[in-house]
Amino acid sequence: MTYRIGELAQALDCSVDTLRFYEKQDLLKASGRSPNGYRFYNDNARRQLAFILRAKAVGFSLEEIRELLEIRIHPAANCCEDVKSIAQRKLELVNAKLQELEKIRRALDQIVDACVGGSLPATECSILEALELEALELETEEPEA
Amino acid sequence: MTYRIGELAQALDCSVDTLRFYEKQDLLKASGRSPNGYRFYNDNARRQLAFILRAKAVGFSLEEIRELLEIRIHPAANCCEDVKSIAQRKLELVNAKLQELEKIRRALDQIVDACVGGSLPATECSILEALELEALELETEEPEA
DNA sequence: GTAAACCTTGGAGTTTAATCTAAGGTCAAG
DNA sequence: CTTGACCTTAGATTAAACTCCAAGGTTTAC
Ligand SMILES: [Zn+2]
Ligand SMILES: [Zn+2]
Ligand SMILES: [Zn+2]
Ligand SMILES: [Zn+2]
Repeated sequence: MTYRIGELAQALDCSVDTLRFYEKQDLLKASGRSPNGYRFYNDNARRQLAFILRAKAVGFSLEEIRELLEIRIHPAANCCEDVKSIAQRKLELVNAKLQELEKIRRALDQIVDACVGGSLPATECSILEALELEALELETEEPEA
Repeated sequence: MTYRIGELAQALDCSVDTLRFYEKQDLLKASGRSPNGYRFYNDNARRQLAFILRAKAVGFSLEEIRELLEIRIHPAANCCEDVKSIAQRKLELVNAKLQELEKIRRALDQIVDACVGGSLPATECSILEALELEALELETEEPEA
């Protein structure tokens, strides 16, 4: 498949301005130009854009995303020094984000549950209190997994 | 515990300017003022700030964080209409973020693994390719869980 | 052949989230 | 009783990430 800029923007729900901006920022270059000068994009570019948008949605800056995209294993070369340590640092960052999100998810879960059945004590009412409660439960209900 | 603005900022690794800015944005008010006019914060405020910083780190805007903080169950009142639907929408958002992050984590995992043992085919080299590969594996290795 | 709907560039403007500056008050140490 | 490290306010400035605009070229549709 190939897309013109507007088609790709529509397909992945962003603006054409954003695509031109990402090009300037060296995040996503067009796969080529048509004879008339229009940019075109292939499925590879589409996947890259999808990745950029996902990474952005979970709190990576464009600079960090650029770093993620630069992580490449080159089987012959000396990738294990540089690439692996960068990938590992990013992996730690991602794992930390996953843990924070898990906490927020469990707190929201509790709030939604409480709104249905009233299983939370009546005095607990905010997301902060749900987080506190959850922390207590993790401490007392699972003394040692 | 109570903290002056500088102490709280140092404890949670942000700037005093950020704390004053969050106050203006109605995200975090000081627990009170000392006779000399200085702000002070208690552990409750500290927890709220910790939540704000965590939520920010996983890609919530300050506006979204304000909405998260406003989610409150009031056991007597009509919370199940408004609160529950807001909490559910946020929960869906959080789950979506979790899925994106999981994908990125698995791709980074594969890259780190490949850098150690060379378990990835030598032609696979970028985070995008790791994502592709992972998608294929999920399709073929688990035809029906 | 001309209007509508695309696309091009360069550059200006906006929003979000801080971050900094200026002018000054508070307080403990020496 | 002054120096230094805090704190106060209001307002200006910055950086990141878009978003919009002007002036114009290209394609399809009637
Ligand atoms: Zn309810
Ligand atoms: Zn309440
Ligand atoms: Zn390697
Ligand atoms: Zn390669």
